Amino acid sequence: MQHFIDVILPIPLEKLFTYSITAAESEFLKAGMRVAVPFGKSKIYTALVFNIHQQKPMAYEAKEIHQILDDAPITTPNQLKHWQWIAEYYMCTLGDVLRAALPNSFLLESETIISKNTDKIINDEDLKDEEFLVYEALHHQSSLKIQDLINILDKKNVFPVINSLLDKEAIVLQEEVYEKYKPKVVRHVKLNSQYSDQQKLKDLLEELSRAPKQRDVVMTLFSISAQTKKPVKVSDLSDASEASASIIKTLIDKKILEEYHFQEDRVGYSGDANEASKTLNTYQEKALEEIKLTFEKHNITLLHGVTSSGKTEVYVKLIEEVIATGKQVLYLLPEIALTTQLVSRLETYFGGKVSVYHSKYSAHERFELWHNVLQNQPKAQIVLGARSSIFLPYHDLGLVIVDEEHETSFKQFDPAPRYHARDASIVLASLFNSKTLLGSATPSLESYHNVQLGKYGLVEITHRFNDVLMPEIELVDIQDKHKRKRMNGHFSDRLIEEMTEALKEGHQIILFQNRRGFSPIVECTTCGHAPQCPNCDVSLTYHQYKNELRCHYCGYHTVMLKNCMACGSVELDNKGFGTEQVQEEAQALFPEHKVARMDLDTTRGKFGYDKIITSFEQKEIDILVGTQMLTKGLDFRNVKLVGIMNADNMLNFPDFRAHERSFQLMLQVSGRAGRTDERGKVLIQTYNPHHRILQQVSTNNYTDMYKEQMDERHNFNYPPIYRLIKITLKHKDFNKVNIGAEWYATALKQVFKSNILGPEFPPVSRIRNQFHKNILVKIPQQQSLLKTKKAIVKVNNSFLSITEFRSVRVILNVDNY
DNA sequence: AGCAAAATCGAT
DNA sequence: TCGATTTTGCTA
Repeated sequence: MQHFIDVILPIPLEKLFTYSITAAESEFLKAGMRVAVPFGKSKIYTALVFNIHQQKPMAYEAKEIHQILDDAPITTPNQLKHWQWIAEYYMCTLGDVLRAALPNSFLLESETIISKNTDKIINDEDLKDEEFLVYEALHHQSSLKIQDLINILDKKNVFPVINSLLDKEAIVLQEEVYEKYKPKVVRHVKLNSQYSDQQKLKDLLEELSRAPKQRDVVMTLFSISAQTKKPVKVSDLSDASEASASIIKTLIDKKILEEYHFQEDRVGYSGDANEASKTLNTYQEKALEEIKLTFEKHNITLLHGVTSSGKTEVYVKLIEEVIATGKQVLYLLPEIALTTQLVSRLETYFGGKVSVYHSKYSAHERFELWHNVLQNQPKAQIVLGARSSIFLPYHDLGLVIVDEEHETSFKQFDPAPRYHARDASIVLASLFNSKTLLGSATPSLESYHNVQLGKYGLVEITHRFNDVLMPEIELVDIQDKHKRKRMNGHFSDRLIEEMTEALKEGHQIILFQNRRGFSPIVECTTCGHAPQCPNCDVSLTYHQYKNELRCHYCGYHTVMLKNCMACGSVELDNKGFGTEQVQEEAQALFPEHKVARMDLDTTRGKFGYDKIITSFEQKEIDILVGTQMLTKGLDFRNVKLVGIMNADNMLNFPDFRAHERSFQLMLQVSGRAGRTDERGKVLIQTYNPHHRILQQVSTNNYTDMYKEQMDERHNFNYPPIYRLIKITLKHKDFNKVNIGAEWYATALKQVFKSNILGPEFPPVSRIRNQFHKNILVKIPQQQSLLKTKKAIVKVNNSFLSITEFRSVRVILNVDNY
């Protein structure tokens, strides 16, 4: 009997691929193991075994696998189920999911190695110039890689040369697979065991008296091991004794010291839990009890606690109970790189049981954590991670916590799978029959709606920790201030007053401006021309610190122009304003105080963000100007005043969620004010102080906001009442996109009638030289999601079978909000 | 995705 | 008209 396996390849292909295996291999292989398989003309890929069977494929002859890469599965059955759900729900391929889920180091790829054919002697005259160059190079180097050839020949397409050399039998090709992962080994030293004898040790020190440096090293080794009672790292020893590596090497060579190696874990916190979790106050205690109660009836509970109400402590208690039963906990955070504070807090409670996982970690670190989770090791019992941590191989997941549940960064937008980590994690928890806790001070409408429908439980905390009062929120009408000439740049007299007072009292201030750069648009006062990005359909943004014009979509940048490109006038005007300008004006208003800025530009790099936070915490900065980054769960003790420079640009954003998001953003920023004893103050500058959302923000009235927004969603059939699937068509040819989108929408309308919106150009219709056009599919609640998706796939297939449209990229985005 | 055959482009 | 570049089709 013949044996076969179906595998998932890490490329966006619809189908699984079947390979033949031997009987022995079929005994050994299990779903979830990796195999190296030949695919296409020459490549070898890493694939994941999906299932093992005996059905011989009809239409083709299955190839044999190249190699088995694992002794045991690296994924779990539940995980594969979860991936299938993601692929189906978010309308992408299993290959897409696999690519997103596996750490890169699992996916080795082959590389073509070129070497000389020793069986045949080639006359140099038979070779063309380029071929000769390659052949010549092989005399010096036994093998070459494709990249080497590109360098030697100085051109991109080197395959014709390879092929003709192959024809002439001058070279042979070989595919080599590399194991990318190497464990990190750390060199340790100890005294050679023969010196455990007191007398021998004494002799040794005697002997070394003529080699003082070596003697120092030995003495330092004693003192370090006495202090730490742990194995001594070579690096620690050389640091402490100020001895060079060669001195240590001499000692090792003389057999005085003995070296040995430990495999070091790159992930995880090595310290112990050094603090018991805090006792809860009565509100927190009540919330905890209620959560447990709702978990009896619901699988998902929403914890709605005002900012600074101490939700984290409640989570900590819940986690404690779950890990006591030996189960794993997943704690999801919006952007983990931005929440160092929380990470260290959890580490003090749980010590080595906490592992952190997010995109800024290296491939090796991810690899190690994967194994720790897979093997159910205690050090990975609590995983703290960004959205991608839903892909880890959990064994026995007992609880999922989604903190800041409303955050949009849980949704992945660009490469498929375009999944929402909150929703996907709920499904994950259900695969383990476990519970999910969603937490937020400003829940998303869809979650709150699920509470209203009775799908989720609800627990509320309405008091801030230590009974600190909610900050006082004041709306400042800048239209009126402008009229009365009470504005100083973008600062109203009220804001300046409050800032002066707060600074006088030694408090810190946060200024929020939801736009980076200096001024978004540079416009010529004479002809009205504004410089545009050459690749995208947007005006360029002026960034003062580099005197540059930048495009926020594609990264294009150029030096600031001296005069208008269209008419040559030197009078260029800056319209609108960003964080840079706020920073500059604030500095001018308060020259005595330190003003800093926090946005994408100042927080590049792994530590840029930490640096700003730390110096703000240590009160080196008095005024911090920033974008939405400021809202992400930071806990600053000394902030008394928060100023929102301009509320209108958020409210007027062209998106059905603009109001909901503005409400969330403003309340979250406000929550940064007055976190300890003193009541904080928030000033919101706006042209439209009577806007309903601003009124609701100022009274912290979530329920009103919810009701009103839900009315709108009802009226216009938007989520959470209807579901949405966004279809984006991309092509560099404007007409092709236009005609294609029209065709696509017409085909969809035949099935879904008026529930198709568009096609419409997005606000920025050209990005990186590609034109975009969107079609929105609205799905009423009673309409089957599965059938809807099937119908869309059908339309999509017929669209792509039209030659004219085949080159148009189609992106399907389920729940694109 | 990545590679090679096929189709189109473009300068002699 | 030939070589180069872009498009298209297929992978087991």
